[in-house]
Amino acid sequence: MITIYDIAQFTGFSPTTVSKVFNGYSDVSEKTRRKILDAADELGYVPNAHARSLTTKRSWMIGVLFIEPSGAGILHPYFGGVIEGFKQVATSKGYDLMFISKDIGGKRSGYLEHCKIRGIDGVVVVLPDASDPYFQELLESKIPCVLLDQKSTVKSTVYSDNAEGVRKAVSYLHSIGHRKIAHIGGGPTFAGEQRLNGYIQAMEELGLTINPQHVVQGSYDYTIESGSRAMEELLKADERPTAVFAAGDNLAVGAMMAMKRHGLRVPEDISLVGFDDIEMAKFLTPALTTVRQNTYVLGSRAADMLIYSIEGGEDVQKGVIPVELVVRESCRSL
Amino acid sequence: MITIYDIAQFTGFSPTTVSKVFNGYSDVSEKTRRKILDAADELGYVPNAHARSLTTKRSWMIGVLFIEPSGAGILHPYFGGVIEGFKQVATSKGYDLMFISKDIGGKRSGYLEHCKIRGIDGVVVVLPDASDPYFQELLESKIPCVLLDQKSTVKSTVYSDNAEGVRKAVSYLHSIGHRKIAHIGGGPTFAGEQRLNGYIQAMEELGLTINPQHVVQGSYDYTIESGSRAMEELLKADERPTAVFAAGDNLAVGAMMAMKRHGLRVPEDISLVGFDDIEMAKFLTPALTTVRQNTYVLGSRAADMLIYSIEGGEDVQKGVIPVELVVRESCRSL
DNA sequence: GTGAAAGCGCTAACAG
DNA sequence: CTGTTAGCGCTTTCAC
Repeated sequence: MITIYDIAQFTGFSPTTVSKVFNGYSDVSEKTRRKILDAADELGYVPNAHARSLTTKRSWMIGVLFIEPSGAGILHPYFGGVIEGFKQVATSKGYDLMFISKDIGGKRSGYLEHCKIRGIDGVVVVLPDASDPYFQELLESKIPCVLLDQKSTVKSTVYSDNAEGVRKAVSYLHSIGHRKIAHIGGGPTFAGEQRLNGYIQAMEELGLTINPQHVVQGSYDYTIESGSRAMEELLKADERPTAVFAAGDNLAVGAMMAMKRHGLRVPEDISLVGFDDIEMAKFLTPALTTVRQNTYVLGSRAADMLIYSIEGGEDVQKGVIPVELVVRESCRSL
Repeated sequence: MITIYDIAQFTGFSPTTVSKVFNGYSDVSEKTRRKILDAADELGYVPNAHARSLTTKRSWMIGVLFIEPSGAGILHPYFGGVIEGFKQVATSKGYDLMFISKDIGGKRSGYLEHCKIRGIDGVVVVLPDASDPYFQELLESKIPCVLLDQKSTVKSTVYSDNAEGVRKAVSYLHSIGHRKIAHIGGGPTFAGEQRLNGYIQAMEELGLTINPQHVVQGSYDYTIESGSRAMEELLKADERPTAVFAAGDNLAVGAMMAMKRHGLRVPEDISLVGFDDIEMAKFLTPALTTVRQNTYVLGSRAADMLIYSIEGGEDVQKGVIPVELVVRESCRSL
């Protein structure tokens, strides 16, 4: 392995000067710089990140913390989009991404410890289980973090404009004649609550009354199965809704299946709006009208905020990302 | 920050002994071990991976190299499943995962250099662009690698039993009466070629003749659009096939859309079989019959092989993962 | 069983 | 503009 000492010896300069060249210091003559760079090239020098981190206390690594209850892991389309956006900006600013788990070295130790051991500069947290004590521990630490879909007063957060998204969905349904609009919720998660509240508020604003039987909760994991169960529940209501707004596309897909089982057609019998705009949405039959979350922007914004924080920014930021209603075929005018 | 020196001082032992305790050496008395462990706990000691890696030349980090032509990034369901499986076993064996890009420190430098700088112990390569010179450079290096969906004589490889999968699909179609079976290929990728060859061979084995107009190539990126275009092509054939086997579910979805545009119904007019079993497959209308790749096993097997290689295994291994035909609703008996 | 000493590759004062 | 010196935290001979 070639080190800066080899280059120093080869060129006749000191290791310090060599180091300075690689760190872009300005107090090195152009001639020296060239010689050193050429030598580095010739010898095949590659810097050693571990050594550098050891002295600088900076790893240029960002931890990706991804906790998901459904077992879908990284498969979840929301996660994929967010990370892709995050990765692009992080990479362009010189950071690498590392997965952080509760385990390290093959044994349990918690996220915070994992981060400390690896010298992680900051962490992006996606889809957290807010009750996880290891997650809490991380929140209370002074390591820079940005949280997606969470509320926090101590760490920066990013999330979609859930309330506005729901308003758009409900207003749209209202505009095409629907009055009996049901809601399949995402359970007691941050996004779930925001969307439920948004629904209640939107209904109020439109002067619509909410039939309590028309509000059911899917489970916190936003699975298709859960949406299916919720829809079954909904169909037991004394009065059938003419439209349902589901807090997630998976829930909507599940609802669609349940309706099919009951011989109900979308949108002829019941209109349906989802939330997310997962890839599958536009290929369903009927194509799903839904509120699109911009996962890429969610991710890139999170990266901006985290890096700001890593590089000394003190203030706790909050990013609310706009959403848009994508009208397809799953709603009919009354 | 607490170091082993602090613990040494605190307990009265030497740093060496402290180090030995944390590395599980046996030549430390039980009493000493306890004292040191207790002190570590009390002082809140956390080991420093950078320092350790600097001396041991081992980072316990595995690089994840993911090159994808379609721009879907980590979103691709194949990638997600593979990585999830990989991560599980890697984590359990003490390794962490890091994304490897062509860029590091915000500038271009190639995968190999990135790995060297970070001191990566090994790399798992998913969906590579075989012609990428940076990828070639990595292949030629002596850093342990495992490749998914690639052929290689110098690195270990893992892939699905493509030929067998196609055979199952074609045999199935044959068994329910189809004779004019078309193929939408995945282009000049490793999997694409294996599946095309599998198709040709299966047709031969069944004594079926292949209509040259019934073999069209989707593009190498397996997108829905590409499948759509391929199907359009197919529909120009003098004789319409009764069934089509698509080399990927996305291609199948695209084909389905093209058929819809032409007023053709699946499976009434044309039967359709895909390959992958992406999440969406079972929610399409009609639900897609397809060859399921076990992405989780693909990933976990890859991890086993890579770690074997990292830990000294010399031989180049090859893993071929079984696939299974999932029969749903997109084929009809003739 | 335990410890002293050297070194992994790099950076950061501080001089000159 | 360039070099000396002293670590960063840990492991590894090699003695004792």
